[in-house]
Amino acid sequence: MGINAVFEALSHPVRREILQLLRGGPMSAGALAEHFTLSKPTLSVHFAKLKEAELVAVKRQGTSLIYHLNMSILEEALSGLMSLRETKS
Amino acid sequence: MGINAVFEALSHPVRREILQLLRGGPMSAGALAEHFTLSKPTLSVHFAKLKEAELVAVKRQGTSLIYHLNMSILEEALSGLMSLRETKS
DNA sequence: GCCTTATTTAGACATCACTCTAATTAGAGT
DNA sequence: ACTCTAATTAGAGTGATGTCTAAATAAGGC
Repeated sequence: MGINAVFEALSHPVRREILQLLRGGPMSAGALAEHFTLSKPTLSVHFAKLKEAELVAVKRQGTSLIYHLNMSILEEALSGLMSLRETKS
Repeated sequence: MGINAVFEALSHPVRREILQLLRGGPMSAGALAEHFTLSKPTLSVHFAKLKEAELVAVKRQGTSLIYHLNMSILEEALSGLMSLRETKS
């Protein structure tokens, strides 16, 4: 949990692309899956990791699950990275 | 190579802590290793991944290898993350 | 050249990550 | 209740990652 899961989630290119796609707005699991050649179960695992890291949140709409970005965690990762920058001496 | 290796390298807590330690300035492999309970060979593998991602660079000084941060790649990762932020609509 | 110090490379092993197909759950409509 | 669509969970295979101990490489000093 925490920042660890966030960096872990960001380490896979497919998951970063999922986030990229969600930048434009919320999307269903199926709509997201269409952008990849991977099987839906495989994508589902990637969704789960992004969700575990709280980089995305999900809401059910009828039979569809709609994923959307969780900005605050992205900002957190961002500031985590920024804190790695050298201390200007 | 590229941004992929960078996020991959950042995904392990030990490697992020190595970067954290290097914020204060260059350090030898041995000096870095003292901050961890892991064996030196294990740390050496972590150094190699950071080096492969070009997050750090290394310079020999006598028998010691001195590691230091490579700012430009960190900035690159930072901007990569920033690009994942939602498009302000 | 040999010894010491510093660090990496090699080899082995265990665990974890990614992917697939098949089966299951969940909701909506008839 | 049955069926259709949407998505996840289960199980299995393969390959990558992280860790160790032991051996090898590199530089410096005697």
